[in-house]
Amino acid sequence: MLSNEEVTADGRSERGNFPVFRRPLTQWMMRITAYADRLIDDLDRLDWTESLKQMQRNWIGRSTGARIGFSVGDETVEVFTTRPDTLFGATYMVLAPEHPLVDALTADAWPDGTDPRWTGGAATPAEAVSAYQRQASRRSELDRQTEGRDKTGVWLGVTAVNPVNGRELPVFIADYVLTGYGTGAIMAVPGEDTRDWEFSEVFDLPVVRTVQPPADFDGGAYTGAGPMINSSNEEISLDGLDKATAIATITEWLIEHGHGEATTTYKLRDWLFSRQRYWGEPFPIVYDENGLPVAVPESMLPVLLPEVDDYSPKTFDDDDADSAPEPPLSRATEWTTVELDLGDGPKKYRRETNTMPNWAGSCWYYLRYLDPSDDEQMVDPELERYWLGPREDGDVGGVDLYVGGVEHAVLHLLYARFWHKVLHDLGYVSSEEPFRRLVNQGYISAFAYTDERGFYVPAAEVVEKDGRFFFEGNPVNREYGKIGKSLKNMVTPDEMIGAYGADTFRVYEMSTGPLEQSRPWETKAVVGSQRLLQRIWRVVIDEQTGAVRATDVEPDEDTLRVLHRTIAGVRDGVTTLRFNIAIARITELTNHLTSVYGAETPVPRSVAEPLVLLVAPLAPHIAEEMWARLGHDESSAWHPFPVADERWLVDDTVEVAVQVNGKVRAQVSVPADADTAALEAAARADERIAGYLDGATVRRVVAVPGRLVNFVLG
RNA sequence: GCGGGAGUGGUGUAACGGCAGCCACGCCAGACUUAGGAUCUGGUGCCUUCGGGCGUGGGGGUUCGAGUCCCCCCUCCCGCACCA
Repeated sequence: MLSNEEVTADGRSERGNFPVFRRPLTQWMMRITAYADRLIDDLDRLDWTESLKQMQRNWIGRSTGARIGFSVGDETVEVFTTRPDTLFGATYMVLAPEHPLVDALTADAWPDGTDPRWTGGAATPAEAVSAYQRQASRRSELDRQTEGRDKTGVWLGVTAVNPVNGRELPVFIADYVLTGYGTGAIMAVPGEDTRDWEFSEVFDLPVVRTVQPPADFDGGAYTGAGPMINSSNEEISLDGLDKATAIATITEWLIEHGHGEATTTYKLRDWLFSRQRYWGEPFPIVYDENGLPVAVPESMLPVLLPEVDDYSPKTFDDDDADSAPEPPLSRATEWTTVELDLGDGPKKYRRETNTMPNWAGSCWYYLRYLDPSDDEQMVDPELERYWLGPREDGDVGGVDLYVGGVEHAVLHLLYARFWHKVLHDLGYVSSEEPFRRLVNQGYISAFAYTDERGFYVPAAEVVEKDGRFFFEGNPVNREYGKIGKSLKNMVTPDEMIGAYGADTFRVYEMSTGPLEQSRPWETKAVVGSQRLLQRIWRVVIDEQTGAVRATDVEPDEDTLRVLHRTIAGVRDGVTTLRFNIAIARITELTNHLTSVYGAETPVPRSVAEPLVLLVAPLAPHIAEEMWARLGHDESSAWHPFPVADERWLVDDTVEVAVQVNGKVRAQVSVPADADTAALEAAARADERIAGYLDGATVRRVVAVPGRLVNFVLG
């Protein structure tokens, strides 16, 4: 049993990639749809990436439009449309094959002269309908994709009446109308809808344009903007109006005449919350002798899982679409049958045997982290306010920074927002959102290689020669993709930690690029990070003796400048989550120290200690070891992180570029605080620049202190 | 099709609108070594007549100045996809 969000585009399970079948069952659902508007609207108040917000918006799929009733015989069929303005262009109507009114509407016989394309070759409408329904139900999501989008359908043998102009509209069923969205029925407007146009081509249905296409338009359906045409009856005319005005006008008319109403629909479905697994929170629900559910009272909570011999869920063949799912708990009969006094005396009850999905825990664990040992309440409200509460009016609150993969976009990240809002509404939390700021880390991917037959070969055994790649002497093609067994490009953290250590592994992963970016793993490049850590070690510790090399000598000014620039750079890199920048700055400092203080010269302690502290968040193990050897009893984590001294961030003199017409022609050295006049004077004094300016008209001089001088010649 | 993101050396990447390529991998050379897949030093965008010229996917624009801002196009990646 899975929720919609857990089913992939190919109709398989997100975890395990098993085939998924649809079956009607009675299950517990969460009314997430009641929160659809707030889940969309509050996205604007979150510090999340635009793409992730957009994924949630699309998944919730809010559309505003109108519900319109069409009479078909004695029945009224409601359709949903986002384009009520095109109502005059409706020329037929389509119901989903599973629409509940289909049987009631279907005519007894085809009228004389029925187009053979409309009957599906059946003798009667009822036969055509049942044959088509059977065919549609067999078509899985995957089939629909692979079979393309050729429009199919059959006529019910009846017509509906367009309320706005009395036009008779033939009523079809077709699988391009989905039963789960809107009302499961549409008014078809081939003139302004691409899918309706395609259907009208197959079934030879009339087209009435109601939006004037541009003069040079020669396509089918016109979905762009333009003035309304062909849209009037005795009471109302939309002709000449723009889309927004036309929608407002016709909607008002429909309401006035009782033909419809303005409405909003969502793609989001309610959330199926029952699973047939042992390992999950049991529902605090029992069923009485009439089979009606009763909530277990708070005094009897929590309901704990029973000890069982067999935890495994019942397994089925991959192609077994008919078996009923069977929860493992249903076999624990001594647990499922209980006698409880729920207020009206002891009675026998049967426990709910489904369990909750993993999301039940991930939806609130971050709240529990605030108050993990509290056995009275989920979280102390004061602690929640302190850590997650809103900081000013309109602030949604939530966790300061949440780092996670984008694969949770419409799963965990949507579910947790929903739960959090429910908890907020119930008064348990002051924050309106669980995660104030969200950063998606990129995937680490890797190169993979295929031989000439197209089979993947073990990436670790491929060798490069002159820019080409070989496996066992044979040339192979290089591809790029997710790390995994199927591409034979697996690299496990354990292997890397075994070969290089956990610190090197961390530093390498952080140094290859920005956190948010996906980037390739390259095992041969890991040595770079290992060399860096080894160089840092040798700066602080004598490799031969293990003694500390740092002494109380004074660093030279140059070293102080590099140190403080490094501190500023690392702070910047760490706070902006660009760890690659922090590591580059640390590398610069290390390279500087290696070249200035060779193997023999003692390194100033006042430089070595900040270096170790800067390294500590990135490579904690080696940093702690160095910190201890430097004579500290406590972890470096308790020591304040270094702060850059402004004094050493500015140079006395700076090199500025001198440009002539935007091209760099010279470098001049000037005092760091030289003003524009001094800059220009220094630039003019340069021999080369003087040569360029000689005899030329200087039209303009742009001097930016500390940066450059640009002479614009006329 | 719709939505989101990205194109910079051989590679991963870096650059408040101000000297394109920090740092690293790789490669080249040298030093030290019995040895090197160790360490250290130097070099490494392309072209060059050695003056310099050209370079951030392509084309235009704004600006004294554009990888960065604006417009058009191309390519790639990700998400959704018959959602009325």
